[in-house]
Amino acid sequence: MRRTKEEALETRNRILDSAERVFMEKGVSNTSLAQLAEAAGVTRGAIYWHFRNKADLFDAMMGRVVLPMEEMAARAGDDNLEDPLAYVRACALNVLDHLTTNEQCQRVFEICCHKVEYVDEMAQVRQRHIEARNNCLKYMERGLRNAAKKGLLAPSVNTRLAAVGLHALVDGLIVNWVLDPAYLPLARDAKTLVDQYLERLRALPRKTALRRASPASRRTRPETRD
Amino acid sequence: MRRTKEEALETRNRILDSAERVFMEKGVSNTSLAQLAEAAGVTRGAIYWHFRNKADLFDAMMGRVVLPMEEMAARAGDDNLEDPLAYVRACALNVLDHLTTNEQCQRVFEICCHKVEYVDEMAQVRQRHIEARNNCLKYMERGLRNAAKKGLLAPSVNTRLAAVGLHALVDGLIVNWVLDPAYLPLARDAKTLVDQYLERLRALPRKTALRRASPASRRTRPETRD
DNA sequence: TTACTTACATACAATAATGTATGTAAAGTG
DNA sequence: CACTTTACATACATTATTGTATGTAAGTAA
Repeated sequence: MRRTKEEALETRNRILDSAERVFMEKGVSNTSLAQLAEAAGVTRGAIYWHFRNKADLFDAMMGRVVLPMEEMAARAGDDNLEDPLAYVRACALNVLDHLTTNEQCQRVFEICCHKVEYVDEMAQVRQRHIEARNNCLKYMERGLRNAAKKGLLAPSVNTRLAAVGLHALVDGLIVNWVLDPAYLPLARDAKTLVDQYLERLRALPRKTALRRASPASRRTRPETRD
Repeated sequence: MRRTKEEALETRNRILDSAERVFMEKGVSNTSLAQLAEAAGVTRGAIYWHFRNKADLFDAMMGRVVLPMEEMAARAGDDNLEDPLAYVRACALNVLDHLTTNEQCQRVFEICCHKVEYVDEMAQVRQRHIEARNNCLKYMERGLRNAAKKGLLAPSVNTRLAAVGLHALVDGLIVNWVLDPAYLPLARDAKTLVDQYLERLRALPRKTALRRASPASRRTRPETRD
């Protein structure tokens, strides 16, 4: 019966995998550890071995998805990027693209947006959420400040507000899309929405345009589907 | 012991009032009807008299705050508005202003954003949430279309995407601000953020400017704090 | 005044979830 | 090969919650 170390890791991942599905279906509070165990084909004993409690399990489940994103965001604050504005844009688009193409990402975002209550033991999770967001904002703003130094932004741009606005826009799109994907064809319109926002921030005499086709010109061809 | 009709209505409102506070503190799932009753100074019997169950109570609690907002949003689609764009702007700003000044609004938004799980009995509440949002979007888009007809918008503007973007921006600001008001001084910056977004949509030859000070000119004085 | 209904309070029955404690067989270690 | 530890499974005790059923005093209508 005793498993080898890698088998144990598989068990742990199986628990997290099925937790995603059960949480998605029944919500975190209304899911008992017994239900999680049954869905994963183990007993509660296995869960208590790998995790201290449900909040700890939830935290691990979130980490698998958000830690890579946090790493990506962190690099937006790198002072040596050639085109910081393009990287900020890539961050926003990558998150939205990943959301529309990766089912695990969809499940986890849906859970943390609409299937969990940030109270009691989850309060620490909430705090981590806040800190991750603040870090993300910090990096985005730093990226925008670096872009401003390179003359990529209009001089009147308040980088803090610009970062907050971009973040709120992306966050709002995520929350509403996971609530109901009929909300908008996100895979199709994400680029347009983000580019429209960023276009405002750009320096008017377009010295350094994005490498991709200009979103401004794309807006004049509303039939474009890509 | 038997109460008169208006006393009964007071009881009902007392239950909803204290539900706001208890839900806020402990989350909806982790709050028992016994705790709600105790907080309201009644027994569970009283709650079961006024509401079918916890979901029904939650729905009533939400309605007190969101129904007036839905009415306001509905008028943005009025085809006879003199300045539809100004009304759309006012809707966005009113919601954010109400949020920053009204504690009940803060509690209820915080609950429906981070202290409830939209599953099981709450699934119907989720559906109402989706429909309300879709209606809001519909009205906003209609308002923008009316603005476009009056030549208030740049001709290249896709009204659907513009409405979605504005809604996502405002929604993202709300969700993140209730999560942690240190996120940004929303009372101060709401106008700037919304106006920056709307400014993009405006027709370039500014025939009909907003009655308020032009946000574009404010952006050129970055030190302004109001 | 009678009769009915309202607006609750109280009591009951059944279930379910949590954490822990203990059991156990096999994997790892020297 | 003996010993320890790991990776779980099983069993237990406690406590909380839900819906309903029933009780009741006072309001309300005729």
